[in-house]
Amino acid sequence: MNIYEKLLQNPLFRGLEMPVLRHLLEEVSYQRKNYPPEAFIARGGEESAGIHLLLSGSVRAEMNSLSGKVLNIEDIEGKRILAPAFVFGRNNRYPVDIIANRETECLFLTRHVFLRLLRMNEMLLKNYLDLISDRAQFLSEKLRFLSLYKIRSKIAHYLLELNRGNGQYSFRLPLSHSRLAELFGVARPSFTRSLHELEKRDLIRIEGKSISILNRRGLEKLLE
Amino acid sequence: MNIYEKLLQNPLFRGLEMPVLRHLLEEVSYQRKNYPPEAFIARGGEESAGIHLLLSGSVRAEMNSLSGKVLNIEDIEGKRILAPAFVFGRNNRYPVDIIANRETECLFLTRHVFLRLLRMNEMLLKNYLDLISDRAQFLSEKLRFLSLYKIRSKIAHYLLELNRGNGQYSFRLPLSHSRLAELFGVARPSFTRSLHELEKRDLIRIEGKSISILNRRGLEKLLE
DNA sequence: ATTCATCGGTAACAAATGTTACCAATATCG
DNA sequence: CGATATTGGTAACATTTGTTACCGATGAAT
Repeated sequence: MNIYEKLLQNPLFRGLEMPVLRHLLEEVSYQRKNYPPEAFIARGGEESAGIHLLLSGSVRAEMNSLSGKVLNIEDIEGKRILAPAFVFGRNNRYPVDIIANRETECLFLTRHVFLRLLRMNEMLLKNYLDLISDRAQFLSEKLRFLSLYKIRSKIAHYLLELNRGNGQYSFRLPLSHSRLAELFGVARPSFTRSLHELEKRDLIRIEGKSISILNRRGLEKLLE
Repeated sequence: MNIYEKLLQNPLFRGLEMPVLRHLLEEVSYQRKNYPPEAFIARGGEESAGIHLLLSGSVRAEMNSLSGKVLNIEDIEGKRILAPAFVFGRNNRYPVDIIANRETECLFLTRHVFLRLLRMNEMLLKNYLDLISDRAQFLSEKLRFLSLYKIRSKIAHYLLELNRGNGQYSFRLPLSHSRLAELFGVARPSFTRSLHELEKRDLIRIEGKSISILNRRGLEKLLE
């Protein structure tokens, strides 16, 4: 797959025709960047110089307190923009570390170039407005999730979400307990404890990394 | 102060000349809306139909869990846009309730009209991009604040912020304990308890609504 | 000044979460 | 295969936060 085909899959370029995209990108300069696993793509506190479009690989965004506590904000995979909402504004610093999970390739556009692109094509602008609105929506959801819920409710929410649109009642956890604990902003043993508490209440069954939902209603009750 | 003068103070219109603004607004239709104290300007979950520009008064944005817990996101005063980051996107629903604190006046623009304005004037567009980036920044900060800190650290952070750029070491709490507790996402007695704990540690002195910082260094230590 | 509502302080207890430590299970890598 | 690192399970205990209840202080309204 060439670079234009990859980019076309990015929601930023949704609705654009290939020749249009090609024309746009030939007008401006951009960089391709490669990162090995665990490399920092951006550090929290650093100024954002532009935007990274993910071409391949996978990254994660996480916050760190000075005392070492980690809060994983999200894992980003597929054709996405990294931290799209921190390019403009009076304080355009990254609020998170962005770290490559594995071998990862990005296309980088400076803020200046990106702004020029937005002015050149109205569809692009509308797509970008939608994107950052979605980000604000995502952050609000995260806020609700992290500060209104107890651990068992967070787990219930997560499991139901993972299983949504899946006919089966059984599925596998895609992350380790440690990672999930970071995602929930809690300590690892606390996570494991709460997970098993759900099993003791007969809401789920745990077999290794595989989870079966036994009582969906009961899980949903925990979200209230 | 007439409506154009009020609007010019809004960061959305920063840098615009009065005749330009007047011309823009004469081109499109808008509504003025008035709200009594405690009226809902928007309800969480509702679709956003457009944007509200605050002309006078004061509002607050808060999240509610079904079980009754309240998380106050922010108080909005002065010439601001309400929930600017939830107008576009695939899911353009308000994540919060927006409630008038007192008699409040807004100017309302439908999404359609607003989008047209953004296309008519480039400065407006740049201002708006800056605005929603700032919002994303704000939400990230909130996320860090709420999920990384213990209550006493939240209080320390809040007091230092309140006192920043203020030569004095003494100032007044602008909100009641209940409101502050909602702002921090904790229970009211827990807030009061933690506040007095800071006094017992000789970091601050409390006299009624007035707070004196006795040991700034010590407070800052709590942020690590 | 009297009444009334809200606010702030606090205690006793319950619940939730964190901390530390240790070991078994499992995965990874040579 | 065996060695090694990572992951998951759990217990004991500490700390933090929530819950409920009560009361005095404060402030606003009449």
